[in-house]
Amino acid sequence: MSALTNAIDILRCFSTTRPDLSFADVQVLTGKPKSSTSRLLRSLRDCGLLEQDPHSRRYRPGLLTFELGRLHRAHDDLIATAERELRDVCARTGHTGYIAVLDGYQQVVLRIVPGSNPLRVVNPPGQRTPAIITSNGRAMLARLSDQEIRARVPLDYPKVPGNSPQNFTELMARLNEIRRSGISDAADEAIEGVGSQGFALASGESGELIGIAVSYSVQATTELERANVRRELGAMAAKLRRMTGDPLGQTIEQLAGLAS
Amino acid sequence: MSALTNAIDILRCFSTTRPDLSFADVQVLTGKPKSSTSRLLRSLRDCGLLEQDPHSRRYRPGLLTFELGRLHRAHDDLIATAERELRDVCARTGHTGYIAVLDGYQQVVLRIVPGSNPLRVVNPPGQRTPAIITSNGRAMLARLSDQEIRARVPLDYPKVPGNSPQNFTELMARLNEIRRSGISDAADEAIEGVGSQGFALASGESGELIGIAVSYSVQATTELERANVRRELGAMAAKLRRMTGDPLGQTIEQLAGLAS
DNA sequence: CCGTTTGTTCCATTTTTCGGAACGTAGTGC
DNA sequence: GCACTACGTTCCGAAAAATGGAACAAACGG
Repeated sequence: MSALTNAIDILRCFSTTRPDLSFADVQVLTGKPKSSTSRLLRSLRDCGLLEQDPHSRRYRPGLLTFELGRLHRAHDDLIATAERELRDVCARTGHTGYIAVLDGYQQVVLRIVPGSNPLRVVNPPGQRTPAIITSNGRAMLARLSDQEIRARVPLDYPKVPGNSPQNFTELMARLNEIRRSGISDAADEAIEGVGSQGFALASGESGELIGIAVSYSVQATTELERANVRRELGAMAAKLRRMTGDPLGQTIEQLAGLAS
Repeated sequence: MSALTNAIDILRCFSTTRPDLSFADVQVLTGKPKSSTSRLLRSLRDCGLLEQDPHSRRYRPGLLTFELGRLHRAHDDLIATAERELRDVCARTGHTGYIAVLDGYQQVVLRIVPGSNPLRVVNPPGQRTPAIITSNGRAMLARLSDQEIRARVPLDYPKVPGNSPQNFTELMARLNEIRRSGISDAADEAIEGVGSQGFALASGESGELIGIAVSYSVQATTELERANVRRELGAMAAKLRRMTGDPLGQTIEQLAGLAS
């Protein structure tokens, strides 16, 4: 286990629910001896990857991560294109739009398009959620080969909300349904009372895969309205697939071979 | 030189002007042998700090930096407070506001408040600029002790625009002027035709130091308007200094001792 | 003043890293 | 078809760094 690996393990302890950590927190979360934790935290702080609050002595991601994180946005083409289209749809429907990517079996929110409806934005950019309990998460999974999916989902299937697939078999059934229809949906899963519909978009040339979704309050929308969202998404998906050369039908590995 | 140091050296090669790099770019910029570069890039990619475009094979900051960069924003109190006040001033004056921090002898833009005037935002968040050629950069430097300043400015004084201090003596004269007046200004320095005024704000309890500035087109503003900006900034500075317990008059080292 | 919590430093051992050189692998010109 | 070059990866012994247990230090609480 290299020094870099250990450093990354520390960095991965930080999340939206734990934006800053004390020495002890890090030690518990990583399970490393005190001496190693001490040395690593100092290194990470000295190099700018972490900052330490002089008062509370707690650690948080540093200036360098801020700078690099901004640069990550440059990675555009596919995302920017999708975001433009998503803005149109959100403006028309009033709902909130999300763009996310897959990382392991989790999805990470990259962009948000706030809607005009009074549903609060609940997943800020950077938020991680198990892909199996969101509409665009499942949409992305559905684009992978069955063996890739099996490799990503933890062996002991995680505890999920009632409306989500409760085991691997149910998950695969749901993914196959998505593969047929091209659109994925969810209701009352990650968040009580919130529903969403989404689809996955792959880039023909880069092999990237992103999920695009629109979310809304289940109570505050009618069946008719949700059908309209579905139409909008279908149209957006068709348009984006043409624009990006999405080779629908092939799994992502067949294209690029670069598993994340 | 540890593995982490080398990794950081690679990460620091990325910037707004160079958001992605090829293998060769990295090798030239770091001056390391090919084998080391190869191994390190692979490690960084595997751990998520970098991504590699499957097509162009170029590297860019990865998903992990995006996530951590978002978390850096949580580091708020001082910045959020300042941003709120800055928004008010920008709304009243129509100019663009900046909040930045010092890193070595450079400043890094943290927040931008776009104004209503048609001056384009030229420094996106994450942008690095030598602190000696900006108004808030100099304002922050002026809050350090003379020896700290000397330690930060490179020994061979950098080549700077005509209106900026041309050598260390001129710089110190300018900083002393800022120390007297509390407000710093710049015109036609970092960007042709753009002027700005700013000040530095320190937090009494955390010892943090940030720079706050308002920038405008020199041609499109009158002397009277700039005097108004100065009044606005003076008022904002006074208010913020009360709110944050800024111990004006002391250098930052005397407070916290934590040099970045 | 002693026990606890919290974090740092020491140091011998183990593990990585380092970097020169050899080894692929395309692409390019002739 | 063949040398030539640009670009990158893998190998391997020497050298350097990480590791973690234990001693040490500092702050806190009672």
